[in-house]
Amino acid sequence: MSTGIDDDLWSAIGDPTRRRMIDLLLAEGQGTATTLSARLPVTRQAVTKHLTVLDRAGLVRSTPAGRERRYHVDEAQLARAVAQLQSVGTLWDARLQRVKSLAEAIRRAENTKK
Amino acid sequence: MSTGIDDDLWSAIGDPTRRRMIDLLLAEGQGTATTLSARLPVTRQAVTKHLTVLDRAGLVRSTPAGRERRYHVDEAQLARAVAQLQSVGTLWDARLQRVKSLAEAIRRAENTKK
DNA sequence: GTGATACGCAACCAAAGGTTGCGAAAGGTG
DNA sequence: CACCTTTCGCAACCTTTGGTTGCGTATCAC
Repeated sequence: MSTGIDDDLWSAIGDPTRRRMIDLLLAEGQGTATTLSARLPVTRQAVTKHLTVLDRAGLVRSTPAGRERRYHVDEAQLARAVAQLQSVGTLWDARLQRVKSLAEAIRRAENTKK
Repeated sequence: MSTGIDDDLWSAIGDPTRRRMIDLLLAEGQGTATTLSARLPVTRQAVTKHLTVLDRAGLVRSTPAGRERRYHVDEAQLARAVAQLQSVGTLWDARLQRVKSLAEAIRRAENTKK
């Protein structure tokens, strides 16, 4: 049973810088490579590359506006990504539960044996 | 406002191969580099490197058993990682909600203006 | 027009994921 | 014991990815 996870979406949000970029875009509604890089510990060019990755993953979209290019989060796609995050969490949680109750069952079995 | 996310834990579970390894270890309770690599599209050596990363992140622990070294998931630490996953999901979800209701408010305001 | 601002493109660098190759320790079996 | 197999650990090497600097170009503001 695979996790059913879309690796492209995951790797897009797997990078810490990209996660912070999404945070910033969500908090401020929009942003450009320059404005984002001002609040991040990386250069504008690095931010641009990340924006390209996020764009390919469909998580952001951009519109040229004069001499600058504005980016904003694609809400539907981010919602999808969030859903996948939650689903992995839930899956692992369930497995952890199973492991725990299994251990419990074994412990009880051994107690009755004695 | 930062996400409060532990980047070490994230990058540990950010890699698709490592996620599948955790899945396998959870499903089968334990495993070695060799048994894991048999079910993954990578070599034993690659798996070993990933196990080292997971070990440093505290997500797995290992015990030498004869000529092999068995690994198992550290449940507490994985539970912590899952909690962080969920928390990011929840945060983004909340922000998406806010964006949506904000847009709604603006739309309503413009309607009344007309 | 001139200067500042925002961008795109290219070269280059370091770290991470992955591979092959090899030597050594632990187990089975004659 | 001797031999063969299994499992591991270490080292060299390759490719991708996140990051940098440098430079040319388009746009805005005066």
